[in-house]
Amino acid sequence: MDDSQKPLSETAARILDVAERMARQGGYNAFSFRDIAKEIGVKSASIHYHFPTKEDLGEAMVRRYTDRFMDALGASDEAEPVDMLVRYVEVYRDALIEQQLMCLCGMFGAEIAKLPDPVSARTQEFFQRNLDWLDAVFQAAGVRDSRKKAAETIARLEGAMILARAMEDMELFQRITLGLPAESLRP
Amino acid sequence: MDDSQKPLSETAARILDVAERMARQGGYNAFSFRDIAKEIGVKSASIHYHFPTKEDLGEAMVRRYTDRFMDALGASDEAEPVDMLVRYVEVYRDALIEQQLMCLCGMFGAEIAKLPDPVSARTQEFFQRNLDWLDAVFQAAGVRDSRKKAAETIARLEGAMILARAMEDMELFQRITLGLPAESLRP
DNA sequence: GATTCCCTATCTATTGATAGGTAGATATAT
DNA sequence: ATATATCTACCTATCAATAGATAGGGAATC
Repeated sequence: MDDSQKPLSETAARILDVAERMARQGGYNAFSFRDIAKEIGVKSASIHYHFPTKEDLGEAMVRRYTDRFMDALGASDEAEPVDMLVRYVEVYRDALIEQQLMCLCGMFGAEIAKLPDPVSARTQEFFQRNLDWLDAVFQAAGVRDSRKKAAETIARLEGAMILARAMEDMELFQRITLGLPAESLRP
Repeated sequence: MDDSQKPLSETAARILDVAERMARQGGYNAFSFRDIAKEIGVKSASIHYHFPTKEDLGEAMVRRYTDRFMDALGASDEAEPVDMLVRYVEVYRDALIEQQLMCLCGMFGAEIAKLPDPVSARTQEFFQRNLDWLDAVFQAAGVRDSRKKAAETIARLEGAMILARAMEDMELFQRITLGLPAESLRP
């Protein structure tokens, strides 16, 4: 059966917390059973109890990340389009500036050619749900190329995260994304 | 002394070719001395002869990638700004569509927190040179926020590569970037 | 008594790296 | 011109560290 929806035990949640932070710093190869175990104070075999294989762990990680991300966005029609776009940028900014981490799926998106199938499929799902959400927002704003605008928006934000981190200049992210809501809505 | 400029032996060049392709598929951990050696038909110890450590190999890789990239761009004042921007997009498109690979420095940019210092420094250098090049183009076009536009352009292109690869839809890259030269030059 | 959650112990494969040797080319000294 | 030395570019063999994974056991909970 698919027990991927069942509520996580506390340990499983802590495993995902640590693994996600590691993955968001260095990618899929940057988290290991041993390092996670060491940090949360158990043995690596115990990680396998909660997540039998690394694939399973990676998949659960992307799944949880995506769900939380969409939760933070809320419904695409909760407010005026421009305010929804502001919120969209804020969710990215929070990930980069507050958490000081890369977007998990931006990271995995870059590595997608070498990820196990279940993980790459979930990564693709993240972007699909983001595209759908943004598409709805742009449609509500009466934008013609809503699908194209949605893709442009994601690209700009993921790219801005990479560039800001690479240049060690988080202010750069702000400069790239500050005008985004207004710009992408103008005719 | 710094012998990083001396012309590469044929084997060293083949090592970099293979390592670069692997890195552009899966990141810094996706190329190993053994895998490279196997593919070019030597032993892994011979790779160490040409590049003593993985750091050295990674640094040489980014260095060569950056030089070739800037060569492909040419001088920033070779043609009209709009044509230079068209060329800029084409260099990225070629990397993604023709070579079917991620941008090496987009990949390393995402992983930058976990890269050896010399490699992350060279990655930063790539983006710095790109920013300078684009800044000059936008300045020549009389754009006010030339620095901001330069960063936006890079972000959009790197992000477009990731998104297109993640969605397995290379046409998506075209849709995101096609109007870029014109859009970024309009007041 | 079954389930949950963690343990010890161990396995194989892979990683980057090093020591030491060799064949052939090139350079230098006599 | 010949002998000697050096350099280049590989090799074999091996190392310790780390990777993901598994078998089997023990204590607590339901």
